[in-house]
Amino acid sequence: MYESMDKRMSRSRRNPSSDEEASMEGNFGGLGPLKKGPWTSTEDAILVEHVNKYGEGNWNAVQKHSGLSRCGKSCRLRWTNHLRPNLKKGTFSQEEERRIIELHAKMGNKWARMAAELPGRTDNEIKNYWNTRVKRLQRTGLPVYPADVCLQVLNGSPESLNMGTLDNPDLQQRDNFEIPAVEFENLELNQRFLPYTPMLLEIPVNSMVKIGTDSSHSNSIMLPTMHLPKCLRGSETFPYLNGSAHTTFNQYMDYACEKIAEPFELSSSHDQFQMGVLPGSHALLNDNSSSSETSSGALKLELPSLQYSDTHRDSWGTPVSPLPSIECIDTLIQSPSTWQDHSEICSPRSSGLLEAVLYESQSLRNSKKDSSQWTSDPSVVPCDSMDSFSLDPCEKEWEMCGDPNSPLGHSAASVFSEYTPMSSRSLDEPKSVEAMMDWDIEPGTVSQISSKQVERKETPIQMDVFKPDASCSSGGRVKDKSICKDPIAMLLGEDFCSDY
DNA sequence: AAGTTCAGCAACCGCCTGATA
DNA sequence: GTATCAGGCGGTTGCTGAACT
Repeated sequence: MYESMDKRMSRSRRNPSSDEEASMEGNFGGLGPLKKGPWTSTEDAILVEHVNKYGEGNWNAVQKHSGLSRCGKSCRLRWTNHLRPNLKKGTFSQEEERRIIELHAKMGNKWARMAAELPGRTDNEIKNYWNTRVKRLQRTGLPVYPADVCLQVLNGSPESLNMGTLDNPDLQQRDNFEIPAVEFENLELNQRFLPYTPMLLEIPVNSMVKIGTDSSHSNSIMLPTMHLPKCLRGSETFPYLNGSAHTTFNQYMDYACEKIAEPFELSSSHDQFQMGVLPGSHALLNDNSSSSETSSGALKLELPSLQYSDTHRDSWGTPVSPLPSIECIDTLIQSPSTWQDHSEICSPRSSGLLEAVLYESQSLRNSKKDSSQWTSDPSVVPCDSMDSFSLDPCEKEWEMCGDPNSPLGHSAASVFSEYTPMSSRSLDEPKSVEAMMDWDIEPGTVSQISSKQVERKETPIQMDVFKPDASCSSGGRVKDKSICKDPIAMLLGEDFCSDY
């Protein structure tokens, strides 16, 4: 379980050669400049002796008393991180990892406080672990927090209550989430175009957050937001899966890839999909796995990690896949039951983005059916109706009325961005929905929708999804929107769509 | 086999805070 | 009230070994 001490000691930096050590020790006496860099065993011994003699604290006195050419800070750090007794060394146990995730969800980057909750662990260790973990998850597109942890923290589970107050400011903010009333002032207008919007708006915010939790009964499965196959292929363990859950996940993966590939006449090969062979999908091609940016995103259960704003902001400069975003697939995967049972779509148990999207799609379809002015010819309707329904009229009407707000933007999109602080800094999440719906919303729309984000950061928000090439027609693939048709159908496949 | 990338880690840096003179 | 200092904390850097190409 623990990394062997041999391995640690073999690291030359931590254990300088005897020559190095000799030269370093020549720096003793406190007369020369303070030494920096790795500690030698001799220095360690001196420090330990000093602490045993004088106790902890008064670190600047170490230099005086022992002649160690180290600043007080360095001594304190060395002691607290490496020399003090009862330190646990080695890799974190699963229990510890779990605890760290919980604590971070609750506290944010309060490493020292987290360390206080983890006996034998130092803040530096925890910080390093977290940063490494976050990097890894980011790279694979996985959410930082498992869903159940989010729920636990947001809902205030007994455990998290025992941990004290919720100190993660972002989380607090989101816990008190409210959609500014001003964003609904033109709701009436919007309803003319999207009569289902109110229903969408009624979806409890919590259930948005709970995507993938309520319906993913097993092991709080949170799925990759991109590069799924690589996640699975790779040697990295999938942190939220084990045992049978993994099998189940693979089944979902197969199904998801099939469903993604079908409209594009692709095989369901994970590799093919991952490698970006999707015709015209330059976004996927560009989205190489080394990119830490989440280039697109539906709702991800990423709670505050305070280190991403800049990097994720960059992600807006990247092309957006013309395909339904992989996150959307994630969402679907996360709610496998909804694939099987339409009756559950609107059930409380499986509420969330999927339901919102499905509901929208369903409403669209119902509207299509009810509307006599729309042809029943499936080869014509979906795309055209989408265009006429959501693009031109809305766009024109919004322009005319000076109301740039997207109906959807009021609801899901804003909720998403509100609830996904880490990547929401980049406003990733909403775009997948709009992208799925193949909406062409003006850039101004977004800035108004996301007024909170705009206030939060001064950097102009760029949302590529609203760029001409960010919709279904991006990447030179298509102005031919017949390929896009109904995005939900595209996403789920006609089999499923015909059922609902 | 060589080069590149990645993961993990120790240590440093700068800022902040609280105590004390 | 303020200047100084010690300590704490979070962010970042840089190094190493391992894994990968």
